[in-house]
Amino acid sequence: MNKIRPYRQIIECLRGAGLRPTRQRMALAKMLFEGEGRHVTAEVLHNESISNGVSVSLATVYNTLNQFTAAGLLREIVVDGERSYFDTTTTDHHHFFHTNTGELEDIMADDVIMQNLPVPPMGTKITSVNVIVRVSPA
Amino acid sequence: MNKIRPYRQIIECLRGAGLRPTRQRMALAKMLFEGEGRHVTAEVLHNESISNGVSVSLATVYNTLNQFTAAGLLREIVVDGERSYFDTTTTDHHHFFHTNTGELEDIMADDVIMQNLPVPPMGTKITSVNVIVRVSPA
DNA sequence: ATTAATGCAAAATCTTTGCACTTTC
DNA sequence: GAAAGTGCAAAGATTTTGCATTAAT
Repeated sequence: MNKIRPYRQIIECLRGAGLRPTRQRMALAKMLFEGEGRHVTAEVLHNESISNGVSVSLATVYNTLNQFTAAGLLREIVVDGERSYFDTTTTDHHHFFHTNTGELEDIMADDVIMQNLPVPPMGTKITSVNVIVRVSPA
Repeated sequence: MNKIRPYRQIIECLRGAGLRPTRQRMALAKMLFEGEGRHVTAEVLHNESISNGVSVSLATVYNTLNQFTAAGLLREIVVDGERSYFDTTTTDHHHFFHTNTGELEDIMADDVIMQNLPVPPMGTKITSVNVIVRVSPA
């Protein structure tokens, strides 16, 4: 339903974060944002990039993912200590984690989960709330 | 309020998991279960052990934590990709994560959060639900 | 031309493993 | 004494970093 994020917007956002729209960044951005709700690891994105004939080093993929995250284009999701996932959906939502395949899947915001937030400890404020629902084959 | 977990029970549980109650395991168990609701990393537990004059290698601490987790004495909590936390409370509950200090804190079960679970994807069943509420100094 | 980004390999972390030695049963 | 556990160091895995080269403004 949603339109894919237009290039212009990506370039804007990169510029806003002080990042030049280089060939590699634009190529990675294209792969990331042409679809919707992608959940990628650095390795997956690197492989995809190579497959598409775009030569990028793994280090650059890591750097780029971190820069995109800092710029607000991506959100980092921690599910297991093994690897970092980056989610192209940056609005509030939660995840199913398929423990057998290692895949992440969005939980639609409509499947309301959070009813009342807990009171944060004295002297602290809530930064974010993360819900991971682990699922396995029935 | 709760009584600390008696040694007998630990030994039983270890035996049940086919683990011999060795000096190192008992020492680590003592440190872990004498208090309540501890959240330790391997490194913290290792340091604590050394401080208490119990010589244990870091590798053994890792192995022991994993074995205890497999035996159901501990629960592993994933908050950031940097390190693994092990929680001595194995009943269902969720956590505050102090992003500045790296500390984990239990959210009392009474601060009800989950009202209705989302429907798991076709062909899958829910294994566990994990809520991490990140907090930082106000 | 200036300034920043890239790539590679090396470093840094955290965690696991292999193997000789020690402890438990 | 047989079987399992421990310790150390080395290996693994993921992510970051340093520096020379390349590309962007």
